Amino acid sequence: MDMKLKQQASAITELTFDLLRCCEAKEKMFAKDHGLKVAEFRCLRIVEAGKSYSVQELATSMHLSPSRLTRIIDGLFAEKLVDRVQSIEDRRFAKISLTNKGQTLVGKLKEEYADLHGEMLKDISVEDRDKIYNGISLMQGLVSTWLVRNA
Amino acid sequence: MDMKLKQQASAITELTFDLLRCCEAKEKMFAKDHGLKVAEFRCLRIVEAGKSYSVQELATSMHLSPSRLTRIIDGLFAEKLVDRVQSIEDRRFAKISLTNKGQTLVGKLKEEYADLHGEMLKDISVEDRDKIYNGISLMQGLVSTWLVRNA
DNA sequence: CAATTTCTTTGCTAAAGGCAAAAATAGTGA
DNA sequence: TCACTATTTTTGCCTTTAGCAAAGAAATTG
Repeated sequence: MDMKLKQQASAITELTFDLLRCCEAKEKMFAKDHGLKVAEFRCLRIVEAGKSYSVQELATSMHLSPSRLTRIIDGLFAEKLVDRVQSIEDRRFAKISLTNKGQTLVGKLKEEYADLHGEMLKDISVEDRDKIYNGISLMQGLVSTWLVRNA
Repeated sequence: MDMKLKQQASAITELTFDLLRCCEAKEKMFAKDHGLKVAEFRCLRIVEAGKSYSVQELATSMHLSPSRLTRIIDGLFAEKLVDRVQSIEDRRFAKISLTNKGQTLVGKLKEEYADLHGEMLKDISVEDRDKIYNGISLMQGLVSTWLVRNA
């Protein structure tokens, strides 16, 4: 058994766990400050202006069930942030897209959420920021691949 | 305005967001596979054998409210995984600690959760694992500090 | 010893999320 | 064509997660 791997895995497990708790708290604060539910913020953050998505696509990329997504979209629709139209090619599909109001909000959201991270990152060196990027990028790839294989 | 910072912040924002979703899915799967609620797993994972904790300590380190913690502990207590005794020095405080059954379970949980990460990390180089560690460590520190200042 | 503070719990409510069945549509084989 | 199957989304119902405000219990302080 690879002792070095075991030790590195333990350390990374611990760190990732802590990072997760902090980032969840951060997301919750941010969503609340913008009058959104966390689920709504998370959903809005992944829809790009001009594109349209099926319920299933959104569910998959958010790692949630389709039924959960229906409810989240209900909320966004009620606030007139997204449109929901039946696909013409296959009328079983919904086509979810941002309204103008939604696009404006999402633009602001992305801008300000990046600013928040900019605030955190502003006092460290460009090199350290790259280290963060590279480390998280590697980790994200691994977890993502693992999930596909084990879900 | 620092263009480089802005760009790095955007990239890190995006990545962190994705990592978060994946890690939540991973935690959910792991907890379910071990017959635990996610909140219970998260709680158990931070209590060390032999130590005792107040409700507030646990709430703070989990970024949750004390009342939420009372409920989580209720569940763990019902399963005889933790003991809950009144502190003798100051009887307002609860002293939460692992039972023998709890210690056994937590040991197994930590072992297997680290193994899961070991599985993910086993095919990359020691250097890349260090990059992950360093990157996440830096990020965790930043988010944690930011939270303290902005909560 | 009354008033205040601190820690935990309780009651209540909202938000997050999934499962199973229903509804609607598309495709397919006889 | 029509019955059957498969797919996509929605609905009903339930569980889990979480916080707030008030109550309860104990300590501290004037």
